[in-house]
Amino acid sequence: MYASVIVAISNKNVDRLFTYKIPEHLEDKIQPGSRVFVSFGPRMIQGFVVEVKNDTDLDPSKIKPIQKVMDVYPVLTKELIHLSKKLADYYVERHIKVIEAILPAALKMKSRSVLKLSDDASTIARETFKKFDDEKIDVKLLDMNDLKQLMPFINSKEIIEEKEFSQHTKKKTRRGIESNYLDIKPSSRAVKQIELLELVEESGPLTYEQIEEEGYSIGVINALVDNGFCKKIDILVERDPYEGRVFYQDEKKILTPEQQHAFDKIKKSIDDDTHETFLLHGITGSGKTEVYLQVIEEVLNRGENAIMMVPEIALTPQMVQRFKSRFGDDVAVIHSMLSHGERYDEWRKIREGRARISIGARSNVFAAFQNVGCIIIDEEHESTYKQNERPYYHARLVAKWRAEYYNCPLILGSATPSIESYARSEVGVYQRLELTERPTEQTVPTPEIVSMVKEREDGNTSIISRKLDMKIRDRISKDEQMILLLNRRGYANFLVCQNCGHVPMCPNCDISLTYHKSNNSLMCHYCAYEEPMPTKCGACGEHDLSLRGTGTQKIEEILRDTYNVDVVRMDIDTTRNKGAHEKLLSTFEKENIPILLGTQMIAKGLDFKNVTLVGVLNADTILNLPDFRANERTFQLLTQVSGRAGRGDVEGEVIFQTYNEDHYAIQFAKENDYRSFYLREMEYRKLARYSPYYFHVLFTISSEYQDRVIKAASDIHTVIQKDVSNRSILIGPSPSPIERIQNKYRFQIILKYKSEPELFKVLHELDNKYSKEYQKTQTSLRIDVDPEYIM
DNA sequence: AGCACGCCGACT
DNA sequence: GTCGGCGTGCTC
Repeated sequence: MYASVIVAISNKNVDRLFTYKIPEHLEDKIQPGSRVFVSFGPRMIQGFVVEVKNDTDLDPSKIKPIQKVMDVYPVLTKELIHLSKKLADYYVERHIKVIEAILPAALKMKSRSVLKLSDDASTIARETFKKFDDEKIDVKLLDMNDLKQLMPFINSKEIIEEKEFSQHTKKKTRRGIESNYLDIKPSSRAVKQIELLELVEESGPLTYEQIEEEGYSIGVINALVDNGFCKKIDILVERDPYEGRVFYQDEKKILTPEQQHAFDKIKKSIDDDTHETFLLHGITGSGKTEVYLQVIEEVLNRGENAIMMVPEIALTPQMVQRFKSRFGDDVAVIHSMLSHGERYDEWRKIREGRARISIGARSNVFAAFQNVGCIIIDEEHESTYKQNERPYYHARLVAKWRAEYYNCPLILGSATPSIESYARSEVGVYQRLELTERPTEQTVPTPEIVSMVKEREDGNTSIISRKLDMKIRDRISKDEQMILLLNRRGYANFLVCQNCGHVPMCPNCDISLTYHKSNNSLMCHYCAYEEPMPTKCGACGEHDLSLRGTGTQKIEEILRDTYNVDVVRMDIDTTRNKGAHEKLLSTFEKENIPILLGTQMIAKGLDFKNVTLVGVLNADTILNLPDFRANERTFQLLTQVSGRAGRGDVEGEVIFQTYNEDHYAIQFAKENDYRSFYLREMEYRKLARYSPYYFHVLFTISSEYQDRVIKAASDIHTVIQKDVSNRSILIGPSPSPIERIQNKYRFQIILKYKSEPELFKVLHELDNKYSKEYQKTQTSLRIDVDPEYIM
């Protein structure tokens, strides 16, 4: 028997199958999906079996045997192997890179070099070696002097270097005890010991923590062990990221007629075992989650598993809580803030069938279930579903492929669907289900637009309009809460010299520096560059520096000073630490802080009953970005954030401050009219020949040397031009909107096409060529298929 | 990715 | 003549 193996080396040259002999003693252990250990050239590496076959046409003398199998169960299912190949082809990626994205990082192998004595080492070699260690020396602990001493023996092969491999993450254990199941009992006077012994015999091994929780001291444990009734053992424990939190029982709710209709349609697809994609278009607060929950219950009843996708799990603790309280321990939670170990534990729960639902962000789309019964993507329009580093996959497409494979429904839910998904529901590729009303009595607030142009004309230069100011004061006096959104972090956007107009720029990127008050420094938001706040202009030397543009830090200060109230600020700078989101949100809710101020991360999913006012301080920040989805993102953001108001008994109010009051994205957001926005946006997309009328590929060429970038970009343009039909459109090469980031010049080419059957072959050839080119000229090519951002 | 192989310039 | 630069090719 032979195995086709993908080796764990991310390089274009080895991105293919290698054939290994399966030794007889491993035949029943090696299956497609097994993680194995093989000799490759001069070293030992990890690999993944993708196929097991009876024969090969390779020269038998070239074939080496598989050394080891790493796991009892294969880590990949047949479906995931197939999926990984398909993804590698589509996104122009190396097969191993996709496999590594599918598996938890803990399964990657970490190796270290150690030195050992060879059997025929001389006495002097042995003596030198023993100065460091008796058995083996870790190379990374040696300094140059140590190496100098050992080098002669390494050269004479008396001391040999070996690679040692260890799994990235150890299974986590806790100290605990297990009963020895003796026939005799502790003395009748030792009441506590008898009780605890009974407990341990009844429930199996217990950890010290568990025992202490039950009210027995360490003394009792030690007594049982000392008297021989129990023995100390290490107990495997799962790392529970939600440890110590209480979940309230969540009751199943009665569906509204609209929800019931949506549920019935989806149930039919489940019952018929057919794949269908549903677009669940429901206004904010229309109860999409309840539909998801009941669909999942249906799937579980059939003995199948459910994958629940959310945009950013740290932002949706309320959703996780609802799932945990409805389904309890059947839920595995996967997201980027987990440690490698925690993530590995959740992955094992899924792979070994101990979890039946997995809820998580983007990478959760790879949940290793054997029988997927439905995949749900909440807020399907969110751009976080597209990974913006390699591999550049979009979770929605991956979900579609997996749902097709399992003949199960894919449910895309959103109040503001992506233009692409809505367009597919218009032509019947997706089945659209509408939820137009809220199950509670709450009405959807109608936003008001305040023109900041007019505000300036009337002499108000503040970032807060007179109307918003009035409403803020009103809420504070009534002890109600509000959410204010400003999509710009930092203190001031940039610094300008009033004398000569000089603006301090990042030395590594073509972008102005942002002032951060907390550390009184200028920072670049594109690289880690930071410099102290200057006291005079770097160009003319005058002391006439002025801060322009307002970020969340400054607003926070203004709000505190003007209204004399507490403010909770939420942006990347305040939420960098684990658990910070939840902490800030619960402070806001429990301490009834009047104002929650934040960037776009506060627009999604929050549900606070006492919030009666939502203010968008500048609705134009995204609108002005040079990206064809800027209108769509503005509309989505405004609609989403409006939905945060009026979730309780009191009706909510929403204010949009803008310099573009006539823009259709803002107008339709105000009117809460998704469909009109969609139709208007489609006209623009058609005219400008953008998605969904065309597919896109974004090529970004970057290098430290400007001339090399220009040369490479023009070469790439020529190659693509030659290979695509004349129905496709090539834009560029042109400098990227931010031409230089981290000292690298960037040029881009955008390909728009409708149908190019040969395209992917060309893309792989280009990728191939430029991965070699990179070694020669430090010029790299990034190919982003279906880009989410064209900037 | 790493490593051997091999082909040209600067030395003992 | 030989040491060593790094371009090229190969790994089942």
